[in-house]
Amino acid sequence: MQTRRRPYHHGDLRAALLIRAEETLRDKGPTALSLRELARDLGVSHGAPNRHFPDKQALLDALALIGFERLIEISTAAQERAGESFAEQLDALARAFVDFALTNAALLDLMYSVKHAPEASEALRAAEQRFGQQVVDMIGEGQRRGEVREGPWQRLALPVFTTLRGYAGLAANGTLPTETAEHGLDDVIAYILRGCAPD
Amino acid sequence: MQTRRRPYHHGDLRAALLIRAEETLRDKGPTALSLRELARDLGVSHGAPNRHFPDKQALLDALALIGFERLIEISTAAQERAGESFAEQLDALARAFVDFALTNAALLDLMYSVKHAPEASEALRAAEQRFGQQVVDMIGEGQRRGEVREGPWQRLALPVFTTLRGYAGLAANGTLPTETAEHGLDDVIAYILRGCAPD
DNA sequence: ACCTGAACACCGTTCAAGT
DNA sequence: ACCTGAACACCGTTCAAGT
Repeated sequence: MQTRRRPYHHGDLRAALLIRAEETLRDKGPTALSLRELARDLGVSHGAPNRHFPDKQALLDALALIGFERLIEISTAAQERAGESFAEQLDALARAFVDFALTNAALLDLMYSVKHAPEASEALRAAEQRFGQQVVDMIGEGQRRGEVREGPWQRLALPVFTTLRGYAGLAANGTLPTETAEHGLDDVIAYILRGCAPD
Repeated sequence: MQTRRRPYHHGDLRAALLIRAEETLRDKGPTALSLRELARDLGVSHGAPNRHFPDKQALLDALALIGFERLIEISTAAQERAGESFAEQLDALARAFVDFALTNAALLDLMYSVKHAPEASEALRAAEQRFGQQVVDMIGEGQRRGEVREGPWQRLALPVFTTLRGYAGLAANGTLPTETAEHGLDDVIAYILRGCAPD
């Protein structure tokens, strides 16, 4: 790709590591992800990554953070494109989430893995919350429009988020029987709407 | 623990490996799981595990299978203990699932990991389906009792399962804000009931 | 049938030394 | 400030050889 001789400094090794890491995560799975191979691919010594990530877990955390940021970006864009009704907003969010899950299956796994759960970086937890907040906001707006049942936001946002997250996870690992995957998401959206409908 | 000198044959090395593997999975996480350390812990040579599991992934698959079997056992028992109404059956299943998730967080992660998704063993996929079937059966029975809306079973079972799976996952990785975790499951159950209620 | 132990090709992490 | 390269203590997997 790069014809110029690589200089002593890579330029932006940190970013390059993350990009390459995500590629191998997608193509060969999390088990195949190795710092040494990453370094080899980028034509850099095996010790170099340690300058940018104190250990492998730090790279995985950074990868997960990127995942959340992309997910937020994609779903926000989808919701802005969609109509204002709660049904349309939910539809947009759900499809964006599942799209993301299908094209970033291994990354999604990483994002919600227990591995970095207890001591995850502040930034990672914040990004996770920010995506959750998107659901909370959607519910709140739906209530204001009278399209969603009354009650504390979070106590409805949690079940809704839970359903979306569950379906995205199932879609990602491909365990859905093909027939049900067909209209699966439509059914899930309809069911969420019922769960949210005013009495 | 064992005062008798260990004989040449371990006796049941396969079972011992799985038990020990689950312990370290629970205590030290999936990253810390190594065949060589397992062998060391059991006082056996590092090559011995390979007689029982062709590779590490095979051990992980076997572990996931055990997880599904235990989950099915626990939730079946809970449902048998519970009352016959759909609400009671759902409550029992949901609480059993979340209990399992909380006490087997890393194992649950493994069970639904994308890692062994495409080429998982037949037994593993079967166990996964068997647990899903439990939800399908519950919905079917609820319909027969007139407590669940009409319609094809799976098209309602999928959203319901999705919600349970999503909540179990969130509970397992501990990302639920503590206040919402408090009444979270109650809210989720109520929401599922609304999603299933006849018109 | 089941296990040992050496061998091989990998890892992650550390750290002096180089630029 | 950023990277190299040797060193260390680990891996998983294979395979002849032992019991």
